[in-house]
Amino acid sequence: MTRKKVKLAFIINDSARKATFKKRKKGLMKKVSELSTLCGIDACAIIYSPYDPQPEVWPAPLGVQKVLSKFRRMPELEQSKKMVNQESFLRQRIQKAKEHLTKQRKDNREKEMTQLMFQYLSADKVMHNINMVDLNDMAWMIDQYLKDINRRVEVLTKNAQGQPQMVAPQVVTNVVAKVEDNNGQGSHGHVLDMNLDVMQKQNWFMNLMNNGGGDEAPPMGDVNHQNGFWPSPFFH
Amino acid sequence: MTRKKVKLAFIINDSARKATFKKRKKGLMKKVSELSTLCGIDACAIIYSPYDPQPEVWPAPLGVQKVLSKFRRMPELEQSKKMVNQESFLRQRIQKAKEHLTKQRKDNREKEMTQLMFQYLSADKVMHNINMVDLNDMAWMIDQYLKDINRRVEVLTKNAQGQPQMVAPQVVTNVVAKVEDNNGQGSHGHVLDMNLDVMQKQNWFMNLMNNGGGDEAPPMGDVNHQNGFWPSPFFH
DNA sequence: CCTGCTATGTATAAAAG
DNA sequence: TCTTTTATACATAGCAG
Repeated sequence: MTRKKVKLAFIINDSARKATFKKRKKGLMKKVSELSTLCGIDACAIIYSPYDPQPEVWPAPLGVQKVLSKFRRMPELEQSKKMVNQESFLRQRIQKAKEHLTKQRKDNREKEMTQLMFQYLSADKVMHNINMVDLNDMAWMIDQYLKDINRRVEVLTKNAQGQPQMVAPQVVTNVVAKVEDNNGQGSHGHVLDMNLDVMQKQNWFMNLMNNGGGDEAPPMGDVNHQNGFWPSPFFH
Repeated sequence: MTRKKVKLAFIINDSARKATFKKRKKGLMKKVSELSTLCGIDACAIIYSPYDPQPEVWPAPLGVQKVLSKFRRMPELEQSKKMVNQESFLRQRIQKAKEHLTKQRKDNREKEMTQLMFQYLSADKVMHNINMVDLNDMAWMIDQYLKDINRRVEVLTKNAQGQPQMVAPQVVTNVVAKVEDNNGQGSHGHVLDMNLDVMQKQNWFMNLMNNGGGDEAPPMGDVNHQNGFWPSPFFH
């Protein structure tokens, strides 16, 4: 039931290695044949193993010979061009893994913020002890949500403009900055305070969110945060 | 979003073919490298295409040369032994597809019978117009279910034998044979009748069921069907 | 054309038999 | 050990930008 992610290293256990070899060899041969059929190209695969006295090849040996003769006809130097060698291949995979990690962190951060936001919305009283970084990130995310809502309202309004007297409600909100001090003994006001200076320093999260639903630049220097009101998206 | 099962034939559309080629080439190279790493064996893949001036290979060209020299060292005749050629490969895949079809038919038949059986069990009155083949198949399936139940009862009884006075209930049933004539004007009794002779001729379904939960031979000539009682599975 | 996303199909590790 | 089954991870077709 494939519980491990397969650690891409030599399989120590003999029987497991053999089992894996047989399965993967079969799968690989199938892939080669499919690629050849689907795209009408020449390809071959040759696999040596201690389990078979002769190498397994695809396609028929004559086809392999044909491909090989083409290959050997090339000068050594030419062969190195445009080829995927082990080192560059590994480099690519490492790079991809790093990108994946970054993306995961973004997703995680976004989920954390969403959860925090709903915790806040459902709390009877104001939540203390939210650190400034979280507060900033969450505020920016709320910004994005609100902008999205206004955008949708605008679209709906335009679609319904044939109907006179229709006035789209405008979503505005009031995200005011006031950050409590560390021991929670500060202000107990029920309004979230935000410190613009700190926020401007926190561009990490903004970068994070750029991939998500947002389609605009991060709110660096966006003065809307200061008065807490968004300008109407209408009539722009 | 991958809605079609990919019909394993040359892709006519040029751009689609190229896109598929690029994706699958990458996937294939990854598979080759994984196989080589996981199982510690020598393998190579060479792919020609109109998109790349040079063939794509894995691993580095020197590694390919190494594998190729091994390969060319073999006599032509030896090369043909143990190898997967295109024809045998296709044969294998056709055979596998046929087996899959047969298995699907078995599963479908079993589901039909189960549904029919529960329809019967939940009907207020006896159901007419069940044809003889269905009736036989269903009766045999019921047999299998009952045998399975008895087997489980036996296991439970053995597990509980430390407790004196414990008597396992024995599941018996009464599947008596009486098949209505085609126009449904025959007997209206509430007991399923079975014709042993006909049943013995219907070994198709028995073959079907042998792969499923059954672990015994088909009930060919099993006289238990005549009196409708199973001998106790205990003390065997 | 390429890049990225997501739903779906395929490959396969592990567990059962 | 091999085969079959099952659940999970991976590959990728089609689409959108």
